[in-house]
Amino acid sequence: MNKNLNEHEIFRRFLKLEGLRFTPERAILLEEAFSIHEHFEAEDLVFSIRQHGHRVSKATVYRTLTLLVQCGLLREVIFGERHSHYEHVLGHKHHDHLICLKCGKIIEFSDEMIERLQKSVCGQYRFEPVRHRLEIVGTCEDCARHRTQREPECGERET
Amino acid sequence: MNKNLNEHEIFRRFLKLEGLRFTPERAILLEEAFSIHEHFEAEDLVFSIRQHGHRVSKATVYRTLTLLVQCGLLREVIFGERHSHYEHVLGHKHHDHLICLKCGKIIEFSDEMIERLQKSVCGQYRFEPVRHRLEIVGTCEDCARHRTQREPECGERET
DNA sequence: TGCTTAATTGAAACTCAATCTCAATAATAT
DNA sequence: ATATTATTGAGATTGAGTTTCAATTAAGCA
Repeated sequence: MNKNLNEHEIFRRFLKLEGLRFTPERAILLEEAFSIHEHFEAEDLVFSIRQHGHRVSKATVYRTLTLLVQCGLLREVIFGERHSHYEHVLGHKHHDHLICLKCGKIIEFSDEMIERLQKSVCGQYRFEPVRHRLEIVGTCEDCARHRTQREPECGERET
Repeated sequence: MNKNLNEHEIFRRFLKLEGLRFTPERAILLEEAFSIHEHFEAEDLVFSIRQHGHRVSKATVYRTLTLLVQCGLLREVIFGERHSHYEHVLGHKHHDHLICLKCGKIIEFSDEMIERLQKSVCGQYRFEPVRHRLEIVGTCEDCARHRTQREPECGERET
């Protein structure tokens, strides 16, 4: 819970550096964004803010998410859908995602060797990497198993 | 130019298999999609169809792009923007992308070892991969060089 | 060749995330 | 306390992509 101090600090420092202001709305958003511990979307945030009895406009939510990404507290991860998904950066080492097409499950993994090879590719092209994203889409173990055991029902969904 | 025969064949075969029809509109779209040799967006396609004196509705363009992806002729590559980009699959081995933030340049690369490590990660999680996408975003050689030579102009952004 | 049937098309309406506008408000430096 | 300037929210707007539905047409078959 007191890790919050860090995010708070980082955000305030960033804002000051950019000549921006620390407003109550930004405080609420910071708090909410870091009380969700999975991937989340802008609309999730709007919803959970409401649930906690606060109210921040959609415009401000989007504007603030941009700032939180800029200052490195959040990372934008796009899973093929047409809207953004976010995840925490602070205290989480970089990782990539396996995304199941059937059930939507997201498995995080990190592989030191892949990271190193990416750096080496960048070196070859004298490319200065800022961020990267590796997504592998397919079928997770559970869904693959179910498929061989019974015919998938029409219109079936799992979670 | 006669590689066209292949795409044509593959598409027709796919359509028949699915009980779908080969219409003039789909023929036009197939032709146009394969006469663009870089990454393209749906709107690029609409535009180049017009330029060639044809006319296909937006709805049909989107519907057909979906089919071309389904039958494996096109791959959807999303570069952080909120709309899709496509590229040819036939005759191009799988590759990934370095994307320059400054100038938008896209460098294609392929790395056998990274591919192999990805398979191994999938193996660890008993995950059946269908497709994957690796994007590295950063600064290309040219843009990095320019940056050290002159002051960034007003309105230019850094990170 | 013509008939039948179900897929296809296009125009326009719609969706939905995200952005923009602008007048009213309020956080900071002095 | 005041002046300055960033910020907010409501609502309008954008723009990619999808849906609807009546009219059209491809393709298998007689």
